[in-house]
Amino acid sequence: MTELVLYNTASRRKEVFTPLDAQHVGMYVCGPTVYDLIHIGNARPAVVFDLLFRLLQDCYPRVTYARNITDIDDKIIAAAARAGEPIDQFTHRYAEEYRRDTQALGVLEPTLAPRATEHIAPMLAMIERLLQRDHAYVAAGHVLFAVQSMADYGALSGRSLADMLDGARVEVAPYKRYAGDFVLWKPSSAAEPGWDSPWGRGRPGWHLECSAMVQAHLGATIDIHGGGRDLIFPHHENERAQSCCAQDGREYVRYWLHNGHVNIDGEKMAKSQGNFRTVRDLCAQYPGEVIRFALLSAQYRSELDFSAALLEQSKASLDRLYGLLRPHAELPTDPVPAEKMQQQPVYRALLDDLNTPLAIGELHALCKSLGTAPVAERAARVAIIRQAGRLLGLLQQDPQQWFQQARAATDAGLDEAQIAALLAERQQARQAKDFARADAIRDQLQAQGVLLEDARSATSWKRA
RNA sequence: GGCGCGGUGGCAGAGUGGUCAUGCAGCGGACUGCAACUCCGUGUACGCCGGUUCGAUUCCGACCCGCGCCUCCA
Repeated sequence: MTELVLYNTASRRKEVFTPLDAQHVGMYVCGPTVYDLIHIGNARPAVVFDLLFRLLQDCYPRVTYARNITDIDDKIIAAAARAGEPIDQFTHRYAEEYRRDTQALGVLEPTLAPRATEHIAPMLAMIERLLQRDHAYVAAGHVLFAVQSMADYGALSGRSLADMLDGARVEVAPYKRYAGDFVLWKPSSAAEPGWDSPWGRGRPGWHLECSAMVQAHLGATIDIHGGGRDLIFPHHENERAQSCCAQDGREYVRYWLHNGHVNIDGEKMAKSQGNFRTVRDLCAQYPGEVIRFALLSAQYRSELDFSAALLEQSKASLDRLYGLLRPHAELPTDPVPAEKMQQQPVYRALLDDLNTPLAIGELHALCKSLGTAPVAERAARVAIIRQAGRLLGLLQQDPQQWFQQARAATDAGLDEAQIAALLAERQQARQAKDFARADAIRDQLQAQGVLLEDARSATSWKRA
């Protein structure tokens, strides 16, 4: 079988992916903290790891993909209070918004979407184990993880304790034994949500939920753990510390994957900078497939500059691909045998650490070849294109539908019947050689976002 | 201060020690009543300076520039 190669943050190099169990791959990805609509930066890992999920499912008999929902956290508490909404209702509402936005981008439902608040018991159990093993201590109502108790703390992010504290910009809480120690459990006031524990009523620290949920749903050691680059430190470093120490040094994650960030017009995108773009807004302007294409137009580890130009180019590229596919849309397509599929350049590109720009280039080559390929070959190529497109979550629409779908922002209100009527009138004018009238109709339609394409037999149209 | 990443043609973006990325845009042509679509053709691109080499955008070193992380963050 052809090999899947993935860049492992832990080793800082590409490695051949070999799952612990060739029959069953386990993957966990850090999902949303549900307190607001997601922005395009949040969408990137959702799309990137959705692609990996699809690819793994294609390569292995069984894949369990868990993407958590963080539904307890200080930002949530504050936002729910601001909204004047019970926290439980608030988080369910935004979890649903997340589902809606990611679905618009063609993201499949993960196998599991565990919620932090439903895993308090395993979290408490993990704290107990860490205390028993002297990796944690109680101080001022908090339970803290003692990073110095772990020999290779910092290995994932490639830093030493001393280096980290050197540039630390946050003041150290007085109850910490060591500045780098982090919270496993913190006390809640009466007004704050909390759960009873041996250390008093409180709530979990940020990192604990992932460790507990991975163990609960995927076991002690998982194949793949993904998330945004910014999570490498401290989040994933601390997750690893908790899990490894709670299970007596057993490996926690075999392949750590991290996606690069999305910038806006060359600037770092951040809520605090006010330059973030929500997926909801973008979807009002472009089909979800265009946004997905834009997110996949760069390799997932590199930064991606999100801009109007990128969206326009993405749309133009999809128009091109669908345009090439259109004359062959009616061809019957049989499933491509796995062996043949895996030999395709487009597939091999994906196997090489999800090289989506290269895969898209290969898709262009395939689509372009349709016109010149022997007729007997064409259906097979369309099948390959469709199947590769399915992995990428692209090119699954009927081309005609793609070109005629209402573009939310440009929908000038012309419905298909009106367009057909104008087309018929223009056709009559053309037959009467009244080209002035014919062109006037064409201009009128164009002004409303409808472009005409005259072919020998008939005239087709598409929305701009 | 520590750790790390990147600079490719107008733009986006792969890749490679020695003929091609690819897409968008541009230009020329074919097709068309004219367009659009499609097709054909078209660009001395690899930050700078050294080194290795028969040959470097690709390897090595220095330099310049940009960026990220160092306990809110996808």
